[in-house]
Amino acid sequence: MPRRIDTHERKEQLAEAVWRVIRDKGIGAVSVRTVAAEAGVAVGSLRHVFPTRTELVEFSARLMVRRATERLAATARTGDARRDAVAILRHLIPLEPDSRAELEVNLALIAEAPATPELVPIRDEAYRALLGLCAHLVASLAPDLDETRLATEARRLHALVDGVALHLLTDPDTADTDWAVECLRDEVDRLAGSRPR
Amino acid sequence: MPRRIDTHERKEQLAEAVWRVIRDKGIGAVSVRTVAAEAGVAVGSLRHVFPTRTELVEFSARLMVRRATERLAATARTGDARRDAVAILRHLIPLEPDSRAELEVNLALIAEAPATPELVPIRDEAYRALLGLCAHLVASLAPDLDETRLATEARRLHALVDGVALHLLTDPDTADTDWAVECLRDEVDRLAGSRPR
DNA sequence: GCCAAACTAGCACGATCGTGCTAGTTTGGT
DNA sequence: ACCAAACTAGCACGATCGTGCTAGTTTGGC
Repeated sequence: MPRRIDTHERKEQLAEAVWRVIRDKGIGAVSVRTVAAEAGVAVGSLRHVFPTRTELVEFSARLMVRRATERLAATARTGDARRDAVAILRHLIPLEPDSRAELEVNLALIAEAPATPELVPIRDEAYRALLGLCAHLVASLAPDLDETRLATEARRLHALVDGVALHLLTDPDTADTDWAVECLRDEVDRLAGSRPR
Repeated sequence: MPRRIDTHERKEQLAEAVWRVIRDKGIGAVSVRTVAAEAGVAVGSLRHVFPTRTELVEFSARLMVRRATERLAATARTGDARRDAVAILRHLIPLEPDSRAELEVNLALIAEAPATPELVPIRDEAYRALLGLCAHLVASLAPDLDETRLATEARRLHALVDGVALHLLTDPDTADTDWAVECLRDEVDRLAGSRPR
């Protein structure tokens, strides 16, 4: 048969072009033409891989979730619950370009969900995964909590980390980011410190 | 001269049409045509009031911020710092249709900011106003904090309330909202309880 | 060498977009 | 009564959009 069928590499390359367009011009500028131009390919080539625009956006969203998950899974575990928790939480807020891009894409997708219903299950899946991770962190920090309080604290941590992330993303004073880490470290200490409460 | 120049009422009517379109179809569906149709007027009439699309969106954003500010200012003060703080924070999360719509519009504007730079100062202004409100609440709950800790706690409260709001907005299980209020009440108690820390 | 399948490139169509522009329609002051 | 200003309504233009479609171009198995 013809050339190798390594569509995967091409798909990822196009998805990254989608992210760049979102990052630079906003989600409203994502079209098959702009993405193809950003990726340096013709529209026809793009549409050979992604026949419709929806499939392009959908794959880009899924890949973003997958990348974030992989990055989280790759963070080293030292065994110290507090240190590990802070290390993981640091990966959830936009401190580096890639995590920042991920969050910007995520936000854009949330805002575009009414127009593209296919994105809703992806957003919900990411939401639940992050909540589950927060629950895991809380459980490792304060293992003696009963189930209802664990759920409450997990939701609280989830809200705090997403709020911090959102503010870091749009803060007019982009210079200082220490407060964000400090804020998360305080929460970790609070959870670990008051074991039985 | 001709008819009365009560452009204001018309402008607000059109801005509310913008909000409905954002709410139903997403920010991407906001065009002079869709908004005019939603408001039940002709495109020409809309463009007599808002010559360009940017002015339409800009006014809608500003009006949303103003409405939210008014709603916050209208919350009754009982003198009990904790009770008042919870009452104000309740107005910042999407528990009722109007505050929910405000948040959806706000989120859409954040996502569209790269495409419409005129929205950036509006978003920053709203950000700073909300941060200032949080600082005010923290100061009334824990008046003995030094300045740096007050700033830290204000940012933390700001992040928490925005995170809770974001999650309430997109939570797959829209049924229970009690955890959100409980979460904010816990934070208020924590701030008021550990006065000097 | 060769050919079918994978891939690239691009044209064309209808729809929608923002906006400049002009023509009707109301309406309040005189 | 009347007219100028405020307002309503809509046409037209170029740009961009998603997508159906058809040609070229590569390329691996025979």
